[in-house]
Amino acid sequence: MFSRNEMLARPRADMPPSSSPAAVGPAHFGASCFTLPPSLLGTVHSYDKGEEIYGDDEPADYVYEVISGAVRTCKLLDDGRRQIGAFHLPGDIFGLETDSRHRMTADAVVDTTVRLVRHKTLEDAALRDVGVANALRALALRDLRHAEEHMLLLGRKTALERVVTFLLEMDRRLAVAGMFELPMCRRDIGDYLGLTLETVSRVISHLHGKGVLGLSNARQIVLRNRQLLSDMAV
Amino acid sequence: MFSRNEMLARPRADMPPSSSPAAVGPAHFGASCFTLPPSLLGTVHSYDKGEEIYGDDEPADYVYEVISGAVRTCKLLDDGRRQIGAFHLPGDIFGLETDSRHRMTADAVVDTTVRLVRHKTLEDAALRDVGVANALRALALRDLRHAEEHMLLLGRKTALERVVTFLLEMDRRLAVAGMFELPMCRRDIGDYLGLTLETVSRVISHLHGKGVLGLSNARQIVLRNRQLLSDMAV
DNA sequence: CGCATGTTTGACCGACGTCAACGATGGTGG
DNA sequence: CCACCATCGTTGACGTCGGTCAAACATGCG
Repeated sequence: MFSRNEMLARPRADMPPSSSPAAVGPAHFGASCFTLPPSLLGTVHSYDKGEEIYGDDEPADYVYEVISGAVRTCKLLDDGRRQIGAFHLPGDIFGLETDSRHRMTADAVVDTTVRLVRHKTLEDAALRDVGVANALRALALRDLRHAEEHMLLLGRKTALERVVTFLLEMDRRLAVAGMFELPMCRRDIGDYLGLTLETVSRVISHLHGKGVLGLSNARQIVLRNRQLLSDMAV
Repeated sequence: MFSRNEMLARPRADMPPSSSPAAVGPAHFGASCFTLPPSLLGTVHSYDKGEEIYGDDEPADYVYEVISGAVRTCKLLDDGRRQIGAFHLPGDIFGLETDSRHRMTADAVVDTTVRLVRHKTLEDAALRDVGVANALRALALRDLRHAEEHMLLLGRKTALERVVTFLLEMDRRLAVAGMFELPMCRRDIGDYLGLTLETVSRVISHLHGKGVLGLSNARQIVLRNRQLLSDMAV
């Protein structure tokens, strides 16, 4: 089971570490790595399903790129309410979100492998190298764009619209051959969409009943009518 | 009665966003640890209450700093539903959110004066100057942090918790002598908090009834028990 | 096999939205 | 100066979408 991202070539950058303004593009970590000396390319580490990668308010020692698996970053309230801000899939960078301390927890949705780079190393590079600084800025802006879209979803969309938006997002991010497998459970989806797991389940059942969704099992999904779904997402 | 905003100097600069060499003032453009060079200090422009500053999907020609007044940045759905992502108050930068096109609309909540800088100028500077690049990165990260907090609010907090969180935010950002005047109406607050204006009104009335809030009028507020309110915000 | 984890589905409920009426405020023009 | 009107805020009655609680079913692993 490989995701679309794993199929992408990931050139491992032995390129001039100097300032190359060209590094601003749709900065993939891969892309931003281009501007880093090989010594910054980081080591690999694995986490078991459910394992915490870092906790809220912990020192932000590392920045992470997902190699395989999936990661959720969340905020928690004392009484257990949880808001997942984003799911990070292969190719995504996370842990960059702060200055010196994390402001969210991150944990593995399934068994997950990441590449990690010392936060300080990146930060030092960013202070010297304009290419690195702009690559990091592009990453922050991309996260910001996602968060802004998600605020609209959380603040103003109905349950149906939220779930459809989510399915389209997952389709875009991890569909292979028109089908994808969700790494996360219904509760995670609910905590991402500001719903309960029951509501998520009901909406998916409803869409399945309508025939707009194919389910070979609860996690394995194929969108049968993307146009219709896009209209439903508002 | 005068609001805090009315007490601020409001240079009326009735010139279009073109040339004004005279526009050099206190330089908190880039209120982070990095500061921008004086050459990047832009010209001044004013907008009437309700006037659009830029629209969704328009080319992002300028970046703005609020000098006086208040600005809301929103996303709209076709049927009129609106989500306000942020309010921008004096000292705040906005319009930076994108690469080449805006992804939100921005309009003046009240009569507002801004300083503006050509987006391209900033972008060029960021490609050359590591300090500028990092200043812009810091701004993006600050907006991201706010958006993440706001996702928690929109996804998981109750109406009471949302309104209290909002009041504490406004208190922090614009209280003078322990009191502040809201520049925005109940509908704006609702669209920021993912509630209806009626619910916002009811919650504020409730808090007022409990004595935890002082209201000399609907917009003029004093928090009588910040500790209690902080506890209520969860 | 047995237990833990996850999903579905139903019955019921409550927080918040909707609709509507009324009141307060302030700007404008006669 | 006041009458008028638009905008904004408050409050009540009622409806509903999604949450809560609960039970049954599925899946997979030690």
